[in-house]
Amino acid sequence: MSQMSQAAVAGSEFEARYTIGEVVERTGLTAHTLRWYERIGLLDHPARSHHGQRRFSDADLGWLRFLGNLRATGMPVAAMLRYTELVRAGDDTRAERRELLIAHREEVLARIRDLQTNLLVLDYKIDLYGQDCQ
Amino acid sequence: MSQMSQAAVAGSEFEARYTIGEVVERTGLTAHTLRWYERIGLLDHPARSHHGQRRFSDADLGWLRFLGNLRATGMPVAAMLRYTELVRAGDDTRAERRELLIAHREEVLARIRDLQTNLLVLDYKIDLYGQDCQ
DNA sequence: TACCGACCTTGAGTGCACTCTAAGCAAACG
DNA sequence: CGTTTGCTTAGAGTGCACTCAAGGTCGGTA
Repeated sequence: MSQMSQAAVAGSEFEARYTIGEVVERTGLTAHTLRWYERIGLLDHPARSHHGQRRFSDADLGWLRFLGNLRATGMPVAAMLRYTELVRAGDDTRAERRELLIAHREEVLARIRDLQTNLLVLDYKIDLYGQDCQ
Repeated sequence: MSQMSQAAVAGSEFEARYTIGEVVERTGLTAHTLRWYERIGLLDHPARSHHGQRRFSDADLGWLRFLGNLRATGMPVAAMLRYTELVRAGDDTRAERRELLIAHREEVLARIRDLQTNLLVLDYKIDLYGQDCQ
């Protein structure tokens, strides 16, 4: 993502406005995780205040929310990193990004089917126990 | 489960017949995992050959397959252990077992909904990328 | 002025679920 | 008889995704 090459103009989505504590509140990610995500390259380095404190932008928040979606679908951090690197590399990588997301989408659908299949065994067992309780 | 208190009568489901390698093939679990499951108490100690090698029964296999179902639905090993202890404690715990499985079932359903919700964001992104490719 | 809270960093620690190592035994095989 | 294969154990190691400790700065507050 190229938001950090944009000047942090007041009122724009790139304006540095949020402290790390505020981002914790808005994303549910911990400060530890935010710093870790930055260190490993999942997140561009956010702006800093004059004494070195991070200031995140609306664009950063949006990106973190999207990362949260990916995490919630079980995407490993390594795959999230690959996706991030594609975004960073620019618009030429849209097709590759799409492919990566499609592949992951298939995995999520397979995961859902797997959960549903195994849930049937659970349902059977619950039913078995329920019969004797009646 | 009380299968180990049954005599290993030939032809019964408790007959010790399978080596650990055969169980690996039939369950997909590794020999390491099988020994670990035994050590932590998820699996009763299987019978042993005269030189100390494990011999598993059809009942053991069935139990391991059920554990595999639970794992596949994301049940933590600790919860599997609680369920195992209830089974070991006897028929009086059927209601508790049922409750544990029902609670887990709710978690699995919530997980599926969560995956589906987050998948919508992925779908939206894939669609966005797809529009530009046309 | 002293204290508190929110932040900073690097490197180490944690929880979870396995997974492997090293040294050994026994049966089968050539 | 030597080698190979499948197995044994206790304890350590691994991968993953965080999470924390320790020592620090700075602004706000009493």
